[in-house]
Amino acid sequence: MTTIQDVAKQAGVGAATVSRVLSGKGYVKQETRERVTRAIEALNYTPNEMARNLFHGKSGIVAVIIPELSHPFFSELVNAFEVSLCEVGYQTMVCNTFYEKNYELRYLEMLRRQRVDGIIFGAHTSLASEQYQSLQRPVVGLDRKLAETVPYVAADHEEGGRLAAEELIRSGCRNVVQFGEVEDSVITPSSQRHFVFRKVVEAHGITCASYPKQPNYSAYNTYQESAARLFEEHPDVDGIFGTDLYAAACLQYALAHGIRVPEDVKIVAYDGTYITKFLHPEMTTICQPIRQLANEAVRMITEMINVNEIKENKVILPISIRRGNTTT
Amino acid sequence: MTTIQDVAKQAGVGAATVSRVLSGKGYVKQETRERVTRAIEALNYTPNEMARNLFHGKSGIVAVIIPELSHPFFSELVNAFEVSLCEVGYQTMVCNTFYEKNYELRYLEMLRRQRVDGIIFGAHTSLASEQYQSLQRPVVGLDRKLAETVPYVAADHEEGGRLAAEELIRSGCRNVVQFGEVEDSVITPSSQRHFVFRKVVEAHGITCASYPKQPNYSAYNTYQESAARLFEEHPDVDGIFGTDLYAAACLQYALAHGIRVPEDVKIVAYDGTYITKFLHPEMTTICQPIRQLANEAVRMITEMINVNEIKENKVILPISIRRGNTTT
DNA sequence: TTGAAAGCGCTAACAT
DNA sequence: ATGTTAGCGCTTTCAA
Repeated sequence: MTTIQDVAKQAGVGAATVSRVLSGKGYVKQETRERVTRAIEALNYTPNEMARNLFHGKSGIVAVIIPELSHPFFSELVNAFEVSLCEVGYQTMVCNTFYEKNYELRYLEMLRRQRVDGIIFGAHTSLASEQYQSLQRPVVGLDRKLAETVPYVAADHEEGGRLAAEELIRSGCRNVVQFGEVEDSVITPSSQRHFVFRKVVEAHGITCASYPKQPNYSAYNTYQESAARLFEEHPDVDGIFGTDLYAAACLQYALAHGIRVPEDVKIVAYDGTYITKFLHPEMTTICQPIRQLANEAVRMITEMINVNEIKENKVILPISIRRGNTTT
Repeated sequence: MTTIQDVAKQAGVGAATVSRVLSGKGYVKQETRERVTRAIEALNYTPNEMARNLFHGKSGIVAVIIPELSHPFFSELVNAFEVSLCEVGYQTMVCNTFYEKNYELRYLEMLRRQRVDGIIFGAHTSLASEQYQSLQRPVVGLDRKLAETVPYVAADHEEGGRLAAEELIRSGCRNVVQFGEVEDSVITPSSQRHFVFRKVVEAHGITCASYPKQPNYSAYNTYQESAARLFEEHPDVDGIFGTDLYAAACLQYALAHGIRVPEDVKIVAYDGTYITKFLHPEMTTICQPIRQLANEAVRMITEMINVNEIKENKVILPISIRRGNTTT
C-alpha cells in the first residue's frame, strides 16, 4: 500500500503538505498543490482510514444491536438506521444477539475498545443496568430503558395499546386475545401496550386473554403454532391483537379453517412492517414510526458522541393506526 | 482513556510486558503476570482496537453491500452474513446502495481506504467491470458477476427457472406471465432463470409474457400496481412466476377479485423468504439457499483476505422447490 | 524474563 | 508556504 510518505517523496514535498492538500486546510501554493495532486494520481494513493481513526480517536462507526436482523421489524429499523447514520457521516455495524446475553456483553465491549463510537441498543436485553451505567460512553436505547443514565427513544406504546383496544371495541368484539404478557417490564417500554390494551378493553366489559410471545423469531413455526393453539383453546375469540407476524399467522389460520375475517374474528396487528400490506384482507395495523425512531436515536447518539452529554434522556414518538379490512 | 502505558506504569513494568500478558505470547514471570493483571483490573483497562488495527494493517470488518436492507431477501441474506462472518471473527458493516451508482463507488472506496478488509457485493451494480478489476483486493460477488477476476457465488438460477416452469407445466397452465426481463444479463446470474423459464414453458407450447421488475423496492405500491396491471392486461393468465413479493401481491389481488388460487391461476414464487410461509394458500416457492450462499461467500472472502488469491472463481449452489397450495 | 525503541500511517503544532 | 517532528496506542524485534 502506498502511504502519504510515498506521495510526499514523489512530489518532492513533506508529508504535511500532502496532508494539507488532502484536507484542503492550510496554505498550499497553487503550483505545489498541483504537483501533489499529480503524485497522488500517479501513485493511485488513498489515505489509510485506520491511521486517521487512531489519530482522531474515533472510528466513525456506530453499532446497531438487535436480536435478529431477519425479523422484518428489525430489518426495517436497521435499514432506517443505516440511512440516518449515513447522512451524518457514520457507518453502520450490525450485530445480532440472537437473544443471548453473552453476545450483548461482547458488543458492549466493542465500545470500550473504541471499535465503535457509539451503540444503539435495540436488543432484548438481560444485563444488569449497572453494566450500562458503568460505561460512561455513548449508548442509546431503542425501545429499551437500559439504565437511568442511558437515554432512550421509543414509540408511544401506551397510545398504541389504546388505539388497538379502541379499534376492537369499535368493531364490537367481546372476547379478545393478545399476544404478549401483561407484565410491567421496567426495561421494555413496548410491553406497556399490553397493559393498556387489557385495561381499556376490560373497562368495556370485554374478556381479555393473553398468550406469551415466543422470544425467538427464527423458528418460523412458532407463529403458526401459537395461532393454532389460540384458536383451539379459544374457539369463541372474536378479536386478536399481536405483532405483524402473529397477526399474519392468525389470519392465515382463520382463512385455512373457514373462520371469516373480519366477520367472525377481527385482527389488529402491531408494528406495521411491509407484510401487513401484502395480505388479504388487508391488515389493520398499529404502525411504529420506524424512520423517526431511527432519526431521533441517531440525533441523540451523535450528540452524545460530540458533546458527551445529552439534555433529554427520553423521547417518545407518536404512533398511528392504519385501517385495513381485518376490522370493521 | 487509559492506555497500555498507564497499565505499565501502574504495574512497574514496560509496555511490552503488558502486551505479552494481554496476548499470552512470550515469556512472562508468573509474579509479573499477576502484577500486570491486577493493574489492568485496577485501571479497568481495555486495549484500543484502532491502534491494533493500524499495527496489523487490518480492520477486522467486512462490508456487505446490498441494494436495500429492508427487502426481505436482503435482510435474510445479511442476517446470514452476520452469522457467518461472526463465526470467523469478522464484524459486519451493512451498506445500502439504494440502486445508486455513486453509492457503489463510495463503498468500493472504503476498501481502498482499508476501512474494511473485504467486500461482499450483493448490490445491483452498474459500474464498469474495470473498476472492480483494477482494485486487486478481496471482493466477492453475491449473485453478481462483477468482472472476470472477481469470484462470485450464486444459486443455480437456471435450475430455479426450470423448476418453476415445470411446476406450472405440471399444474396445467397454458398462459403464463413472469416478472422479470428475459435479457441475458452478463452481470446478474439470477436473470438466467427468466431465460430458462421461458424456454422450458414455450417448449411445451405455453404462452409466456414478461413483465418488467421494478428496480426499486421501497415504493411498496409498485408490487400491487404491477399485479393489477398484469391481471388487467392478461385476463386469461393462469400461471404466474415472480419473486416473493410479486407473487404475494398477485395472490392478494386474486383473492380480492374473486380469482381462485390455484383453481383459476397458479403462482410460483422465487426466493423463499419468510413471507411465503405466512400466506393463505401457502405459496409454492423456489427457495434460494441463503445460508449456504453466505457461508460460501464468507469462505471465499476470508481466503482472499488471508492468502490474497483464490482457486475457484465461481460457486453455484443448488436450489430447491417448496410446494405449497398455489399450484396443484 | 524484561525494557527500550522503532514503526504502523496519519495529523497538527511548531518552526522556518 | 512548507518541512520537521511529535505523537495517537499498540506490537514486535532486538538487546540486555
